[in-house]
Amino acid sequence: MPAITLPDGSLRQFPGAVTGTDVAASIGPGLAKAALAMEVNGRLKDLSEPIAEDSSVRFITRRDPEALELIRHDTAHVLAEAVQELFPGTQVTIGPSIENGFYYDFYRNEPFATADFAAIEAKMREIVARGAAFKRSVVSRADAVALFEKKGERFKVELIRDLPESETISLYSQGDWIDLCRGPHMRSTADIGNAFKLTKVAGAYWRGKPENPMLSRIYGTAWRDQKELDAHLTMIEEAEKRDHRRIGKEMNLFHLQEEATGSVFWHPKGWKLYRVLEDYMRRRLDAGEYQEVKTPQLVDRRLWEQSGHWEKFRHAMFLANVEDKDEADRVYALKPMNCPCHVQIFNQGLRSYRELPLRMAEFGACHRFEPSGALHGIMRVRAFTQDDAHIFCEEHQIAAETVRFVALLTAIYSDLGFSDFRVKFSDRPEVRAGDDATWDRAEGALKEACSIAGVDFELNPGEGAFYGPKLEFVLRDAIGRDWQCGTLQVDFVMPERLDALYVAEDGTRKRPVMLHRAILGSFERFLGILIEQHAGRFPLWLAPVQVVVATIVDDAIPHAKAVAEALRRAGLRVELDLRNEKINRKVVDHIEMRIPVLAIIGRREAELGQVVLRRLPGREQEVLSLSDAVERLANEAVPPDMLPLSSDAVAA
RNA sequence: GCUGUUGUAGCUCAGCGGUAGAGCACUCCCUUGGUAAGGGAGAGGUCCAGGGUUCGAUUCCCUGCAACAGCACCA
Repeated sequence: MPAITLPDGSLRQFPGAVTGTDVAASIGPGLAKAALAMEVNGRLKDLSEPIAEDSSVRFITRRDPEALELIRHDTAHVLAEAVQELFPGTQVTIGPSIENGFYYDFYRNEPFATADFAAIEAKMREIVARGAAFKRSVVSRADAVALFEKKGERFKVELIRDLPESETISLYSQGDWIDLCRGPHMRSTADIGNAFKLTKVAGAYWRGKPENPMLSRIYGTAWRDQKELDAHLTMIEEAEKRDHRRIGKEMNLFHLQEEATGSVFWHPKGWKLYRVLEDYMRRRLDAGEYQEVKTPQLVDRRLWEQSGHWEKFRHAMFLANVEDKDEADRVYALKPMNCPCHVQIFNQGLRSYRELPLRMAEFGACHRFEPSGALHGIMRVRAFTQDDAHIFCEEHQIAAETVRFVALLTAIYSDLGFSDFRVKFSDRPEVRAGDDATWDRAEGALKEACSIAGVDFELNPGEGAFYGPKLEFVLRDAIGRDWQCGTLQVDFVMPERLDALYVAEDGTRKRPVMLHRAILGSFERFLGILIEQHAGRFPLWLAPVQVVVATIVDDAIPHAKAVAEALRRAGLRVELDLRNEKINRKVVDHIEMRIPVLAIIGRREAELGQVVLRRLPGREQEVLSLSDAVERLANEAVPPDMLPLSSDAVAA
């Protein structure tokens, strides 16, 4: 006698176990037609699943967010069926729904090519049109293994064997095709619709392990209807226009070339942008009571052995030596990070607890031999500059320093246009330094600090640094990829290894705790994200060229030069466009170059000593006297941390 | 690093077993034009590198390098 509670609070009684289909039908033909699946006591289920006990039930229709996930998962099944029909001998593995779509991993001697997509998609549409019902069945482990062994699906067999004993093993069939799957699914393949598209093919290791065979992964995107699919495809196209690699070229910011794989050649405008950001960061750190230092690029391997980096990361370090006979055995490493060097500075002289917390900052140029496949534009490179700092403090200061750090990071991200970011808490990895008790303390301290700072994080198990747990501050690029930018790491290990000590209040020698922290992460990565975030159209204070002064006729050249000079004297970054081109053309060119302000000088302005200001890419403009124009732009170009009434400035 | 794709003018790309083409950019000339591309002429390429097949290779094959997509990695 199950009683079914519906989302509106209404109650329905049934004489015996009922399926979702029955319940929907009892409510009305509209719902019976629209319901794709249901949520029973908070868990998504097939409509055909019987409900025997009192439950609260919510039906999932195409309008619900859950529908997208169902559509995508079902589409993955259809993809697998299509592939096996078209390419006999292909083995199936797994095919989950993901953000915006789905993928399916296949094992086949020959990988798929995008050229195969048309045929596969056609077959998929055929399967959708057939509209075979998804049928669930529960089988014993032995039967499941036997079934997939018979079909030669060795990956499925492995999956089944590795399922925990408690797990019910369910199979889903659509027509003749059958797959191991937890479900749920919609009613039939017809519910998928036609708004899907295969997007790319790539390799992926079976179960993510490089020692396993490489599978061929087909990615696709799937939506409720064609309109959503089109919107998504348009969005992707738009996002590609914001790609920092493309904008870097278009705005002439930087380039990369073979002879310096993974290192950036900064062009004048890109370097200007870099320096504006660096200057801003330096002011922020000064205000935050950090002490800036500079440490060596080349450091003897002994120091890296002592810190533990040699053992764990030597394969990713650039090594250097010299031909000199006496020095031939000596190996230097280009520093892959700054912490051991900062400890060397800390270790000079005798430190007192009175000096703590001691915040040591460096814009540290680091080199890491990143795997070739990891390189990505300027976001993942082999030569980069961290906005690094190490806070040497006592254990009881961790929480206060974390609060302080999070406040600084939040203010900076907000100034740079990122009001939204995610935080991940990465705890102890399998391979690590330090004993479990130390890790317990470090993780506990960081978690407590988070709760005091009001930081909501998602847990990222096993992803901490080898010396301590870390917070990762994650930003998303134009294409939807996540990048770790800021980080805060609690480290009890490095001070021990590098023998850092201070004299405590009671006169004894103690080990400081080290907090490793970065806000941008690296200038290179952050600038890449920044470019994408603003699509190259930076706020005035950041723009590498803030104003272009453009003439309409040659008679206006002297006044244009005077205007440019006046703006420059007011600290603005100005370029002159005196070309023999029509003003229409100049407007277009500077819109393309993403110049924020165009100052237009014609004969009239030259005669009256005025300036026409036009904010690109807009069409509105205003006529101002030269002094008004200078004053206005100079005020607008003040960096946010230097605004007289900024609340941050007061707080700092 | 692994799987796949790609590499032709400064940029975006077309092309092809018989030593190269477009648009934009560049240079020069005409034009001085008032707010989203004025007109004309010219110059510019060891077709990523090295090997192989071939009478002949930018084109086909192999190797390397780099980039791109994904996976793995990320102190």
